[in-house]
Amino acid sequence: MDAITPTRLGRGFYTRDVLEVAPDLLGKLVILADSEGKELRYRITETEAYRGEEDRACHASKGRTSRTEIMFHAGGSIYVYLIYGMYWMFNVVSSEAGIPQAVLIRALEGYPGPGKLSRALGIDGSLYGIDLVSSDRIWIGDDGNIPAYITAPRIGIEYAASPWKEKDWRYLVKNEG
DNA sequence: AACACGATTTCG
DNA sequence: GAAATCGTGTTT
Repeated sequence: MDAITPTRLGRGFYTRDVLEVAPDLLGKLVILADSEGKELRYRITETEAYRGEEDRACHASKGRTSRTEIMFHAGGSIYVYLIYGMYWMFNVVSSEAGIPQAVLIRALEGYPGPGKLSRALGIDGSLYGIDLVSSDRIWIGDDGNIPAYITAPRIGIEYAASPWKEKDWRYLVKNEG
């Protein structure tokens, strides 16, 4: 069994609409080095789409601020923020510049839960704004895995108005999560 | 300067 | 069901 060398996702993958990027990230590999420099790979099994200023569940619906700034840039950068004072949420920016969108990585194979996966991988605020297309610290690879998936409403956004809180913009690999 | 709250997790 | 815990946006 030869191990397949993953190909790094390029700019074009990320600059599409978040409703295409979020499901397409399922099965892809988050690749980074651990504290000893060893390369680690984690397969994405669950994502959620946050789509523009009109999406009341998206942080960018509050407008352009120091926190949401990166979402207004072209896709491919990392958006991370601290929630409840203790958990870092790992997001991937999508779309063209000027259209704020991001994909929340909700689960990796073996690491269900956005807060738990960040803790396991050591993801924190220092990753804010890092470009996944050019960074040598963290990137996303494709090894040809294209899993079947299901959709569902997003979690933890009850505060958002309709129709946004009812959108089926959560994507889960079938038989996982 | 003070306040309210959250794209979660864990414990009781 | 409720606490933990703090950066960010909003109000004073």
